[in-house]
Amino acid sequence: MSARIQDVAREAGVSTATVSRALRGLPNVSDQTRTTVSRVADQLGYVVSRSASRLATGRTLAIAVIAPFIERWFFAQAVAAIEGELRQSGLDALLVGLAQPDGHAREAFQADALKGRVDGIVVLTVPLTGGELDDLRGLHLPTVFVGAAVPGAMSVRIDDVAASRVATRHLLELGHRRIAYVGGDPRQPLNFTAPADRRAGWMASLREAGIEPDPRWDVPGHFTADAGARAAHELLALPEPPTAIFCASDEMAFGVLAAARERGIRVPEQLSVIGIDGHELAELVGLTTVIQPVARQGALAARMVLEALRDERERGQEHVVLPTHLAVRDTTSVVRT
Amino acid sequence: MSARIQDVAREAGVSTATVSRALRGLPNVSDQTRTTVSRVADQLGYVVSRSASRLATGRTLAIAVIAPFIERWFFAQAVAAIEGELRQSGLDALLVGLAQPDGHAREAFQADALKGRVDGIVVLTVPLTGGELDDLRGLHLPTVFVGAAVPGAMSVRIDDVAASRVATRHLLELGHRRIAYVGGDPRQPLNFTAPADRRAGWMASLREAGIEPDPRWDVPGHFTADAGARAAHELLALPEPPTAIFCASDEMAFGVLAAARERGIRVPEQLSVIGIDGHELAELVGLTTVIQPVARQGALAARMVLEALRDERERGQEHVVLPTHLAVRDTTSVVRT
DNA sequence: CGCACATCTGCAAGCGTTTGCAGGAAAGGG
DNA sequence: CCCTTTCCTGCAAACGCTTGCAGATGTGCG
Repeated sequence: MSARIQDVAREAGVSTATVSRALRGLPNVSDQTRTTVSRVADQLGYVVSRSASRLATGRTLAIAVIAPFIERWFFAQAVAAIEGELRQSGLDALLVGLAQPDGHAREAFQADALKGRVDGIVVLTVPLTGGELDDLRGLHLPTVFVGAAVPGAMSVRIDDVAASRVATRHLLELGHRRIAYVGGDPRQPLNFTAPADRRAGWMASLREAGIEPDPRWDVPGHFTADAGARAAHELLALPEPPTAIFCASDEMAFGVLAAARERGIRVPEQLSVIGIDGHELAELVGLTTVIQPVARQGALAARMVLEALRDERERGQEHVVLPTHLAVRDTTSVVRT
Repeated sequence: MSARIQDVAREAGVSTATVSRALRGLPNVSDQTRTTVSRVADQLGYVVSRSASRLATGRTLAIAVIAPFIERWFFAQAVAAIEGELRQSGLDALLVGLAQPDGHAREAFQADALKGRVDGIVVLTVPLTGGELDDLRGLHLPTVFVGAAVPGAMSVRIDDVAASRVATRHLLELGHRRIAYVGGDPRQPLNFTAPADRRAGWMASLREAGIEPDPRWDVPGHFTADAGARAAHELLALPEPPTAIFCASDEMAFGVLAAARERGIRVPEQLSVIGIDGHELAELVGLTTVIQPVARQGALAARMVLEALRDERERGQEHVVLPTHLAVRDTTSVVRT
């Protein structure tokens, strides 16, 4: 049906070996031969069979992108950036989502399933169990983690503790003392440290300011707007509600804003709200937030894998930390007295 | 390094052919042999080489998912659903994004690049040119389009005209007469008809109500919140601004809401806003919208490809139209007089 | 003019599966 | 007890490309 390398070889009057070399730009092919071959290949609409060339070389030219969810903002941004980067280098992005149909739990991650199917791996903020992590290492593929520093592998992330401190201190400087934290689910296995780190930053900043955080100010938000709203309702129903809520993601902050509106609580007059992420909509709704470069993290991760693939020798142990910055907008203000 | 079928065969004392058959659950393998083989395979950590099996069978067990963007809400939802569906059937999702680095234009779509690399294709709302479409057909792979009915291929979508009419009529019933439309970029090639259809529904409904739509009420919004906000500013600066704005996507509606707030225009008292999509945040901010089942469209598209792969014979011409429904919330109200 | 050397090309052996065909064993029928 | 069938299993030829090795051709130098 489709042209094979044989056809091109015959038509061009050379051997398949020469066609292969010519088309891939290998040295030791005369210019003339090369042009003839390319012309013929074009003419015949020849495209090398990825399967065959994979089998022959052992390289798959594909990278697995593992994410707990794909539909959520952070992951969609990152995946898009990774895909773009890989495409530019002619590699395929093999998407591996871990979400269960029920949307809550995640599937066990089967490292085996990737065996021989990809040349490298990008892991997006997946809380992997120790066993899964070991299996992953057992693959001996260049792997970079986004959103957490995993020993023995490359990583690119932000400094979650620092980002969290920036947010918390911003609120403190505005005079807030009752500052709540809406974060992830504390029951999740914690190889991925973002939620924990962000909580830690919040706690540390409060304590430095001489405030002992009330346990009731620490509410899970599951990183969704919905859960963020529920968390806010819980907080705002407290006898002595917080004057400020710090959310570990913008999506949760949106939920908090909605809950506040629903309860007739004005932001920022009666309640300050701050997030982390830099969601597009954050700017639109005037949400104060700590912006992190999500697409850049993704793109960089992809590039690091590609790099490692190139220099097989120095399979880097690189750990990159990208900067964040505070964007003060309209949802935070001086505490009312 | 990794175990091959040979190793399993030797260890189990059978031929590679038997191993292959046993592991794939083919008939004509004794139960005993099958269990032995599986045990040995497990023991050795054997995983079939996808590359080899692709080459031998000609099936890639992969489906291409083509999308103009991946990071935008609609596409992220759809991609996630598709990926989940494919994974369940053991197929890979090969992500093909068409966004340029600049984020604006899109790359030309190279159907050739998919030749021999996938068994089927899902195309998400990509405005393909005629040539691209022909190339795609030339691949002779089961293809399903999401978001548009393309002759000669399967499709799953909503009735955009109807959805748009529902939205527009909702506004008309509330007494609005000056109803603006914020939609896509009219310069885009229009094989994908959603923006055009939605505009058409708006126009038709207005005309039925005896209103001739002012051309200035028809503003491009590029399906982003940002552009939506710009569009709103433009509309609200008109000498006789609209009393209602109908946005072809929720994200654009978010932009409109932000613009209104910025200008001190209260919603819904002074301006009604309605969208299309059913974005999670729409519910939170109380945006009235026409909800479409995005994940279901994606999942269904995936299933249709899988189905077509199974029954090679009746490569369906199925065109599925999924229902939408109006969710009246807090951004639309009776027009002020 | 002969030889070493560089440059280009072809041969053929893989890469790890799948699968049509055929052979052997076991089971069932007459 | 022999002959069909049926059930399992193995042989070996694909699948389409890559690549080490060797041969052929051409160039430069002594």
